[in-house]
Amino acid sequence: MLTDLKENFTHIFEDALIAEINEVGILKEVKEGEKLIEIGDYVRSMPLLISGAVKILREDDNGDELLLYFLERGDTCAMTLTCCLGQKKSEIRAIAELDTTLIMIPIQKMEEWTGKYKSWRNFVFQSYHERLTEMLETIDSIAFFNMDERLVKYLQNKQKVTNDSLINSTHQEIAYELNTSRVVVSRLLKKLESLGKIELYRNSIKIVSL
Amino acid sequence: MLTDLKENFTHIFEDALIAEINEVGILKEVKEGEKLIEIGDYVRSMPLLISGAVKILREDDNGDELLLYFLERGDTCAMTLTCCLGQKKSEIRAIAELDTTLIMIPIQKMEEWTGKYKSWRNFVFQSYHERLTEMLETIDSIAFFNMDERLVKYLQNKQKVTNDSLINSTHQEIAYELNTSRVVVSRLLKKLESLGKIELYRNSIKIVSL
DNA sequence: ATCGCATTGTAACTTTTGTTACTGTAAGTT
DNA sequence: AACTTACAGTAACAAAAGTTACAATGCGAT
Repeated sequence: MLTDLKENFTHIFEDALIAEINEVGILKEVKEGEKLIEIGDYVRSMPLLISGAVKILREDDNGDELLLYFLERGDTCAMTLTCCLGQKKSEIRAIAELDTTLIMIPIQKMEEWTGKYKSWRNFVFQSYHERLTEMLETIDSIAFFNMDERLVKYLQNKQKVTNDSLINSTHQEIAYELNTSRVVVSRLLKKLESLGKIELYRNSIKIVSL
Repeated sequence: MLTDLKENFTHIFEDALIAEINEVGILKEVKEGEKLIEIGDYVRSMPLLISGAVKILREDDNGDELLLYFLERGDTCAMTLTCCLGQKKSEIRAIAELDTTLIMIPIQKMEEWTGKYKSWRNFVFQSYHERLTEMLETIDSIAFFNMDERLVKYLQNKQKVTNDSLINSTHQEIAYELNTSRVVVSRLLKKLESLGKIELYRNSIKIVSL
């Protein structure tokens, strides 16, 4: 774990903090598709993402979903941060997008470290900023863009996060994450294919040029 | 200013911090409609809201607007917080919704106080949490609700913030904040009126029962 | 009062998105 | 091979939202 930590966080955290994280943090590995947290769960520890990717989803009362953003290497979950401090329930669902490695920090350390380590404070504030910015981008997408543009953004984003131009998703899965219907996604994907921007296969989409 | 501070923040901040705020903070009064910050501006100080209300707006490249949320008494602007720390430009526009009183804190104090005062840290984290929560609610609205429901939420919110069941807005103004067109707003308002939920006047809307 | 302008009401139409229903097809199972 | 099931394609239609155009009205300025 120490190696993971040094590789990913040395430039951010001072040695003393790295040592503390190494002492109290618990290494956790999750497989693609595994659920990390569910809406309504109480949060007991804070994740530091070492490798992989986690998608953060919002759901309404009818069970309609919406993808908010992805967490990647070096990220932490801002929602978790506040939940920890306030003893509040999770407002979101987190699912591993890829096989993912995390270090789980007990929430008691949060308060302690924010007082003790300047680098920790900066990390936490930086995380908040990034998450707020991603939320803003999500708002921009759904408020200012039509579904065809949102779909393109979605595919680009997915490509970036998985680092793979072959996206292994069904149209239905994409529809869930964009909170629309399968038929609409199929329709728009077909249009993108006819423009030569993607190629459609069963259970996967090849991105050619978006 | 000391009086304002004590009235609004004593239960949150310790005396030493109140004293510091009183020393370095600058009292600022803005009239309804006055702009506090524009997209792209650099942020030099952090506002503590003593009274009144401030609306936070997002805008896209075409100049289309969207109301994100309101700041009220005791709030601060989370976007500003991160902007201060990162020396980044503002992603949002802030306009006084009512006549508003603020205390402006120089950004240098931010870093200092987060290390020094536990109550300040808690306040900052609490603010982040509230703002993230409000952003989530905004996302819920635009992702999961139709325009008629969004309009109702908007009116309810406006009533709450201004503490007045008479809303002084034109249909065009509402349309801007919901990022739709005036015709759509007029149509939906008329429907609400025919249901006896509101009464329409020139330049104002009386909320009867929503 | 008359003018001019902002605001509101409304009809007619288009575009976008969502829904229903049905077909075809790939791929695994028996 | 026949069967089953999940996935994808597509047409036809419905609903929601946006657009254009124009009329009516309130209200302040002259």
